[in-house]
Amino acid sequence: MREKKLSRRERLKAGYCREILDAALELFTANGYHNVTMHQIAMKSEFSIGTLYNFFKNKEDLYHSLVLEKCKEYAGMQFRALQKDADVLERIREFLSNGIRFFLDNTSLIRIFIAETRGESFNLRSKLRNDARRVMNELDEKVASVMREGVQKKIFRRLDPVHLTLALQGLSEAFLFHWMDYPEAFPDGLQADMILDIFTRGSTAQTAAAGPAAGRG
Amino acid sequence: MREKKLSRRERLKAGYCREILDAALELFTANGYHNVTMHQIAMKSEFSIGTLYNFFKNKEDLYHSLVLEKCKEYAGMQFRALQKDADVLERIREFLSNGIRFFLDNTSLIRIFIAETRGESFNLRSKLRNDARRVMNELDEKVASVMREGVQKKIFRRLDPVHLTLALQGLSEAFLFHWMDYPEAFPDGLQADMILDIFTRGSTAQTAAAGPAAGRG
DNA sequence: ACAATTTGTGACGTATAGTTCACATACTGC
DNA sequence: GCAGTATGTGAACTATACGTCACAAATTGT
Repeated sequence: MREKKLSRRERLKAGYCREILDAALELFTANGYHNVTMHQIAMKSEFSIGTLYNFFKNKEDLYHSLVLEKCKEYAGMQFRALQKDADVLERIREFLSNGIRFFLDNTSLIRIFIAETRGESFNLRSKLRNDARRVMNELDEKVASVMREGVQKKIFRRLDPVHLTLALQGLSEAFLFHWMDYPEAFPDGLQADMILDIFTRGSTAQTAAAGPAAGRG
Repeated sequence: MREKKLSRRERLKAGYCREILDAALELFTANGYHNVTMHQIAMKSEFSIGTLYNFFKNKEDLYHSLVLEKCKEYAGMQFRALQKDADVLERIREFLSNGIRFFLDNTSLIRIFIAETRGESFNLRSKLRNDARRVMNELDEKVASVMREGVQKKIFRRLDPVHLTLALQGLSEAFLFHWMDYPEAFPDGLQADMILDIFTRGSTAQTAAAGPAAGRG
């Protein structure tokens, strides 16, 4: 039975909310938080200013809802990928290609993610750290648990799972950003395998070990 | 002969400029561009608003000067490190520890760098992309040239030098940010060797090759 | 069909912050 | 010491943008 006893009115309202969020997302990704006005969002979503404030407490709340929603969408997808019953490396590969696809679909959304997790949105951080960031941290922990499994199964070297997680994320971010700035540098598109290859095998030729430099203090 | 024929007045002026920039840097790194007012900068630097505008065209120009200066400082240092007459891996190791030290000294400056190169400072990007970013791009090319040398000398595998550069940067950024958020996760401090180790050797155990996953499409 | 209630509207209030400019002050050469 | 220039000052101007609220429109129940 339909537990979601949403009246027509409520469904309409939800739809309005969607439209506002979608309009806002486009504007925010294109211009950044501080360079988007509530008037612009009102214009684009074809509602009046007042209506925006019927749906969201204020601008920050709107932005916050937006980021949280996208974070949950991303984290949910990645969580399921890492949960699967497959080889460790296979799960990581899917994690990578999922991430690439997600940011390819939500193109410049990644700028907002970065702005939120690393950037200078200082005013907002306080709230976002406690919501969106919590979601992302949970995901990080899940990744780390897969890494730990990889270490236990001797697939990975005896490295801190958190470090492995950082490495994977750092690599993908760097490639994603470079791809965003110079798409022509990747004629075949951004491939998960390319990143996974560097992540797993590293940079050095397998015969020549990296002993000398790594052994220094 | 003193080519720098700076009058006492001019030296004074330069000193004033320094004080303003230093005050602004502290504020910007602590609060981000949009959350710092010219009034605050005036207060902290102990000058009047009007004086700021005698030195800088406007707020953006001030910020721009600041970032450009720091970029040049960073890039100059790293350029010299990469220029040295040493082993490829040794130069990269110095590049890494330089970077760590620089961001350790200029602690939260890295947030601004990231905000500039990746983040949401959309208004500013136009100008900064053409100055600060040019400096950073030159540095990237220098790093890539060292990577190319490494490939030629068979120290690295036959990988695109640009990809190697991206990998190195991605790794260091990820570790730096994690260190900033969770310094306790690195009881011995952030070591260049730790990053270099992952960069060179990758994640997988050397015996078990990463064949299966990397070979997939 | 009409009243009651809920929802949508956008002009306006208010606050903030970047920038200017007329004036004060300090310095320079005579 | 004094005219002339350069520099420093901060109150005031202006622009912008968030958020409100009295009113309008639409919807619901009777």
